[in-house]
Amino acid sequence: MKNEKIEEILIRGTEDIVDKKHLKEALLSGKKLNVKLGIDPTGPKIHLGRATILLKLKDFQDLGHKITLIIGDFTALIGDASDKTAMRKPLTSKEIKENMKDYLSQIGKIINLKKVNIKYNSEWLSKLSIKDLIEISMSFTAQQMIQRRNFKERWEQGKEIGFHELLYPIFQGYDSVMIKSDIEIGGFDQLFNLKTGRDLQRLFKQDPQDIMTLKMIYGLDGRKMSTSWGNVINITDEPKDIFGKIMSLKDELIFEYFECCTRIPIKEIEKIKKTIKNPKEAKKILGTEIVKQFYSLKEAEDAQQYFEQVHEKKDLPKEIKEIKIKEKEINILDLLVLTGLLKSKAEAKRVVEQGGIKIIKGKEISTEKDWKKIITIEDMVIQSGKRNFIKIKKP
RNA sequence: GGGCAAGUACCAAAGUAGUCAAACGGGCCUGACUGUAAAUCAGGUGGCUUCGGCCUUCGGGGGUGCAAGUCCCUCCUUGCCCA
Repeated sequence: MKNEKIEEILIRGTEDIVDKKHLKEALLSGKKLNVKLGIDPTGPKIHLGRATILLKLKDFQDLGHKITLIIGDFTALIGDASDKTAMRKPLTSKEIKENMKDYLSQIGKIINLKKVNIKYNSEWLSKLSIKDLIEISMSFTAQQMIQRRNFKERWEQGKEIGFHELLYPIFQGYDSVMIKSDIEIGGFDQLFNLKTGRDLQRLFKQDPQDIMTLKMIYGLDGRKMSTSWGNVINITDEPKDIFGKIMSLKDELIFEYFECCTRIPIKEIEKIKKTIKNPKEAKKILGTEIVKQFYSLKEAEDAQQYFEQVHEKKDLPKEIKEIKIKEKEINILDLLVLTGLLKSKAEAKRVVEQGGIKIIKGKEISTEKDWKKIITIEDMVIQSGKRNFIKIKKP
């Protein structure tokens, strides 16, 4: 059983492992490993792509290994260049603090923070002397640092590469030395930085850490996951939004998501793949599972129920927010803004003209297209678009 | 230190005096269709309005002019090049 889990930890969602044989042996030996993850305290929201790494960390935690989170408060002054093609703005320490508060509560949705060792790398990096830095950097060459893909690109395009940026991998690697990590995990683009950790540990006469990079998962529409594309699921999204977004996932990506973003056993996933004909059903399982991971089974089931009710049956959801209106009669535009369904009267006018407003009184449903209409307030439900509802009550 | 560019709506990016509330694209919203909040197609996307219009917006401030993203001055910010 345990061996099976070890086998799975090595293959599930992984892109690259160095040194795979060594890591497998270490895991089988029963020794408690010190598993490192560097957190860059820049983005305030954790999305599903980032969560795959946390899930992997949880796997290690479940096997009884020790997790060390390194919060890169010092390295944030530099900004990691791995996923960037341009130089990054450094963060202020105030920004870092604010980001981290939020970060940890999000991380806590996935891994057990009580069992995690949290370190800020300013603890040792701020004490590093110039002499130390010179000694450490002697074991690297400028060519080595520049050859990594995105620096190379920038170099060739004549774009700026900050001198300090070249130091980033060294600092990240030094973190590994300081905590004597046995293994470090990272995203697919972290390979270079993680390898530097191995080099430095050798320099400091430690056993080099094994490294594991994870597959990149694509955004909902199949493009690269990016907040500005709007194809991202944040783990703090509302359950019904997570579920809904999964339902809109490109079909080709369903099983990648199963592999990387859930911990449904591989065998079971294979079974789902074989038995389920309609991709929609597979997505429902996926959506429920993902919501469950970040919330609870109950909330996951509710989210699914909501989806089926509203989008499949085109019915009203079970629970609708209620609002009391004092006026006896009111213009429809004012009503829409008052209830908070729409932000401005101009927007309300547009949506009304486009046929996006439905008024539901019992079984009677009417689409209201006249924006000058005066509505008599009585108990009813107003629907704006496909999925916004509000219940109107007389006082 | 010297030279040169650029800062436009949620993002990105056109526009170099009137026809600019500002092209195209992304995002977002609405509709049709659909297994789906997919794809595709169509429309929309500053605010207020007595639906005639009115008001605010193109880095900040100041000017010219009947009229300014559009010209001038100044400040701020960012990027590139030379030293």
